[in-house]
Amino acid sequence: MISTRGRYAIRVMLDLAQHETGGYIPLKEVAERQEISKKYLEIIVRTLVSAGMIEGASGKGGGYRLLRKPEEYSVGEILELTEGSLSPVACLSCGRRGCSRKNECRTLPMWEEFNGMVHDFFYSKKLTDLLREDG
Amino acid sequence: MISTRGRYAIRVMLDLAQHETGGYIPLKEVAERQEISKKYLEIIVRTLVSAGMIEGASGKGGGYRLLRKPEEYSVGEILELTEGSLSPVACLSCGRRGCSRKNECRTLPMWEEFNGMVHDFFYSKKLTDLLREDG
DNA sequence: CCTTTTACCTACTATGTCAATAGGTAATTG
DNA sequence: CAATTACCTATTGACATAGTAGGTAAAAGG
Repeated sequence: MISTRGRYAIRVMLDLAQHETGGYIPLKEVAERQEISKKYLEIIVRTLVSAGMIEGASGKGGGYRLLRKPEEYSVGEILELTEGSLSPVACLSCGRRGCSRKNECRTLPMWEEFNGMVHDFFYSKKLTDLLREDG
Repeated sequence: MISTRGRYAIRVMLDLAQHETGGYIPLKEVAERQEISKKYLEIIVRTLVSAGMIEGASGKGGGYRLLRKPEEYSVGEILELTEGSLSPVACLSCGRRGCSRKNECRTLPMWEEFNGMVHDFFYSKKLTDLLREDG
């Protein structure tokens, strides 16, 4: 299950891509267009900034701006950053040493296969793919 | 993220399939083999029984038993039953009327595509596929 | 210089879910 | 009637989610 954090992060990135002008875009505008609480978005956007995905500027004329071209952002990295992990089960999460039943586990191969599929799906989806999406 | 509830449910079903004898298998044995709290498994197994996936019998010689052949159970139905839903995002969960931004939502098509992929993956995985799984 | 606008920061909270545990009752067999 | 099993209700501690509240710091325009 992907929470609002990850979904809102994608929508912010998309909004920044759609309204790219070269300058900075205030979060207030993004929040209004996306109909999401600005206060809550602040938390999400902070994560994006400290990971070097976007850039922020204070003061009048300030706001946020993408640091790469939209086609160079994958949905996967945005989700992994804001959600913590894309792994479907605890035993695959990064940093785990694996459970004691690892070698006899009849379900682990399935989770690994699923994990790979999810990873491939989201990492091959770029921001530009969402802009194009029919409609 | 798939929780222990769904994962344990699959392991119970697998255990019942592996130790099929025609008779009933006590939950105590399953819990010991799988190293899972029997008390917790009771809750999970109850769901399986009331959905008609397995059958329980009280008293001496009682326990649980599969009602179909192992190849006739898909991982998807077990997960959907115990986890509530396989949908990755709230807006796709069964029963929702969809959010107000549905028609303009740039991300919805991606979630739908992902949802379909997940659904196909788990519904085409059968219990027997896990029994065979290498090792 | 001062006001406005913006990002950035810390702390708090209500609600809900997860993963169990506790302590039973009912049914069935030997 | 005793042992074994499923079946049932209630409770709990820990944690995550989805925010809100109330600031400080930085930059630009007048």
